[in-house]
Amino acid sequence: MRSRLNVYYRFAKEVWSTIDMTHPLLRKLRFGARLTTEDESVLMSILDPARTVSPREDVAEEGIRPHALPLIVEGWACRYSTLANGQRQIISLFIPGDLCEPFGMLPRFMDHSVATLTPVIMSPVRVERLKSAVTSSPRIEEALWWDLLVSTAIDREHLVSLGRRTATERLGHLFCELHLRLDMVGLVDGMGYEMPVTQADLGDLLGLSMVHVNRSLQELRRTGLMSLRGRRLTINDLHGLRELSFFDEGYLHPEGANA
Amino acid sequence: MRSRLNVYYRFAKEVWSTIDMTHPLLRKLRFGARLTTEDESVLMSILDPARTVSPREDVAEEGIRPHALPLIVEGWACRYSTLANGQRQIISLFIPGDLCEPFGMLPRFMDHSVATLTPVIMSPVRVERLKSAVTSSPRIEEALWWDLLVSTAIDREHLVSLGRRTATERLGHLFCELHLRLDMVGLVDGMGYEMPVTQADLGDLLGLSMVHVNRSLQELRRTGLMSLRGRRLTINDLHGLRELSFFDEGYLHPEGANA
DNA sequence: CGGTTGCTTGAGATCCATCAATAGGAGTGG
DNA sequence: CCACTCCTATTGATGGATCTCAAGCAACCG
Repeated sequence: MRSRLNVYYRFAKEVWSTIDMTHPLLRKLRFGARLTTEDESVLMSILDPARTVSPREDVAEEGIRPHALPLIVEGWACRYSTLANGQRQIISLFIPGDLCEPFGMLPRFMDHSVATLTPVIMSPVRVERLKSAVTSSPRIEEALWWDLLVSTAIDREHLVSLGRRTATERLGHLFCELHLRLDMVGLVDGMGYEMPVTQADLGDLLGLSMVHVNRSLQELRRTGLMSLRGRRLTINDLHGLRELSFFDEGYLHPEGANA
Repeated sequence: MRSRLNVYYRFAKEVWSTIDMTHPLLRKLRFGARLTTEDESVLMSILDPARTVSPREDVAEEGIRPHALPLIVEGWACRYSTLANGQRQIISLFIPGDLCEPFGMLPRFMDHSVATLTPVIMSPVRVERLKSAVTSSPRIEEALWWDLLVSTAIDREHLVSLGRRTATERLGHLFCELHLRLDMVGLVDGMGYEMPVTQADLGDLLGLSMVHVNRSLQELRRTGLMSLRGRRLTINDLHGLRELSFFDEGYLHPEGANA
């Protein structure tokens, strides 16, 4: 069954109509700019060889000097930070196609850490190569700025959730957002998707205790709008879930940066 | 009395030793790159004429198509977002020297709003001019990427506060951060500074109710580490306040991006 | 099988929100 | 100079959302 989000198919439909092995980075960036075939092969050529990382492993630790941006090809990862009292806060969630650091700004040392949540296949991208790709094509530049725009907007909306949404609203909002993001890279089937994040990690992501995550998920299940069973998330009423959690897709800028 | 944060004086001390009318943007960017006199006049030349904005006025409303980045010269402003149920969350706080949007990524429409908190003098910067300044000098490019790095790190640390810090910790952390940021642009005298944000706005910033902000401020006052009276914030024990609120200055990258 | 990891449930405590009222201070007009 | 208003800060009382502690259960895996 095809997803209903036809608005996103503008640039990508000719590819999506067949089985598609396109790299998730390209899938996503096609929403940000009208990449040519040439642009896409440039982007593919600058990736370092993919490597596999086990679940719950640090990809970049706080304090180190990073040399390349981790790009997720398969699996889920996160950016997190740990307080002096041991509490962990997950700042961003990364899915296939995501660059784990903003392109163009590698600091002298990491002020946070990046870790995998599931088994992950990732290709590091060296900054110099990314920057030369940017200068080689205005469409690549546009696409990468769009990606940066969207990922900062995602973080901001996350901040709004922590500040002003209740536990069930936070969960509902997260699942609405993931529905769109995963759909962009072809990982939604029907109205559901694989959601391999544990309840403890959801707690660290949403600023809640694991116990409360569990109870709030039960409450969401009781509303009938959605349910999370095992690693499978099912949305029964997308519109209702969006209303419940004050979700407005605008911040994901599906129209492209300068469209 | 000079501030104690001598680490920051590396690039700027020749200027700070005299009364200094330097534009706050330059003051701040000097921490990010070794700007030449030429670079600084390029930066000054791309600013549109300054204009005055009243307190509590929107500078850029959600939904509009922005054409220039607001740059704060004097006064305080914020980025905020409003939920469908009317709740407001302040996402970022802007002080003199701050660009209210990341350089390089102007979207088709604003997914949030920018508003003043006090009377503000601001100079809009048009994106084309900023981009041409970036290509004209690698030091300007470095400085602006550093600024973007720092401002996203500030937002992330804010997110950590909302997720994992208690009310008093959030307030303490905010005041430690502001102490550093204001010091960079010369707005700290002794161990205190002017802090014109109302308690209601602090609530919207930190995800708390106004009442609880008030009580938590009283608790901080009782600790003796700091106090907020009128519009004046006084820090009596910076080290203690940092410990209390798990503040680690690393995320503000005072060493520059590529130092 | 025993160990591990993730999920679930109950009970009690805590942090923080809400509601409601009061007080102070700055500006304004008479 | 006073009366008035608005905005901000303060205080008390109560309830609710969420946390912590603690225990049990289910699935998986070597």
